[in-house]
Amino acid sequence: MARTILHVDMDAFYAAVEQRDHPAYRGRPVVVGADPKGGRGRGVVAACSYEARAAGVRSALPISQAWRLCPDAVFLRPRFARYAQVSEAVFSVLCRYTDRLEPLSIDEAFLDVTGSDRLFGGGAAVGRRIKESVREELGLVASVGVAPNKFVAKVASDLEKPDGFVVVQPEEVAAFLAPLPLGRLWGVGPKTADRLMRVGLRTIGDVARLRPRDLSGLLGEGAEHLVRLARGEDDRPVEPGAAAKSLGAETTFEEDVDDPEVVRRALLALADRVAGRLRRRRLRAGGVTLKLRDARFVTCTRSALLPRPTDLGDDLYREALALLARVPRSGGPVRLVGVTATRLEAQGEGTVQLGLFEAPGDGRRRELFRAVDALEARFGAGVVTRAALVKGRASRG
DNA sequence: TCTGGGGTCCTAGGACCC
DNA sequence: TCTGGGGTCCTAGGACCC
Repeated sequence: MARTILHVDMDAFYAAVEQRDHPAYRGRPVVVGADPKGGRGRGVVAACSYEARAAGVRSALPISQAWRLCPDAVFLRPRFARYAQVSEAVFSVLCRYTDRLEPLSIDEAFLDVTGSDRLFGGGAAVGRRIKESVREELGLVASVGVAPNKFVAKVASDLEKPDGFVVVQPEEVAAFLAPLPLGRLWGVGPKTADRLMRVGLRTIGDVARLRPRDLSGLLGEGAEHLVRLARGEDDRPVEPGAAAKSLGAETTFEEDVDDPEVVRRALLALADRVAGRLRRRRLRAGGVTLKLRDARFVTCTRSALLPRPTDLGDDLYREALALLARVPRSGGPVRLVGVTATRLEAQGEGTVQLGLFEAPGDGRRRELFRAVDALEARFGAGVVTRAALVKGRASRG
């Protein structure tokens, strides 16, 4: 039976939330991202309003370039906690129409509304209602695509942004996709698009005409999947998000760092942040990955398994330090460090004989961290800091 | 000219086991 | 001295997405 899938995608989400929360920003170019620091800031644009896009600003553009392109813009640091709140409000609108809802990111979701004809008047009617509710109740604009499957719905929602509303009937799918550029295919980024262009392919229709084996030399196992997408065939179900597989934090220094002590301190802070998020989500990590990027922008990762799963910053930090010793240091100063917890397991899972695997002192350390978590929940992140992270601390910390 | 931070998935090569 | 074919797990890097 034919399905009806909606893809709902908020327009310029972070910037739109800022404009809604601050009437003075409405109608003005708004750029959410790194601090531009008068054009010398490090980092990129996370999101920008359509007024800023008119000046050539795009997400992922270096913030210094955004500054040059649009010096009159309102430059804002992201308020992720706020966006998460508004996101919840958006999702509570979406789940009025179906429980077959799959969040794709903070501001995007798939809905399977197959069989909604009697209750809501069909997929297009649901899409229109969602756009209305989001605008009237939340003061925000969503683009919606309606199609027989996920891929086509996603392409459709993107096609007429902002305030887009595109419905693709099953019999229209092939003609809808054929003229679109290769980059619209899910999973085809700049590199893959280049390779496909080099063998003379330009549009999704060009790929749809091929046999998978014509592409397997170029793309390996992915060829079959890609050709099917190009033909508008996508039977992946809409399902609630899978459990997280990794959870990490990373930071780019304002200036590249030579001092190993500064790198170690950053690692400790990152390990604590990751561990706090693990505890909040009742997860433990079975492995750790350390990431280092040098001044030349060359990135190196090293990973290891932990002796036993943990949600404690000390444990993540200790392993990260051991990994740091394995990083070849030829690239000079450090630009970025990151710590990622991997092999996540839900607490209680695989820990039946917990006591046997706990190290002496783990219980008391966990109590301490729980107390810190509670203080942070009440007074805000950073209210409690390790002595080792306090600037100008005594040298023996 | 400069390139964030959060993720997922795939690939290739090596270790290891049968 | 020469030497198989799977299969699985692990690591590091890279492409891609938002």
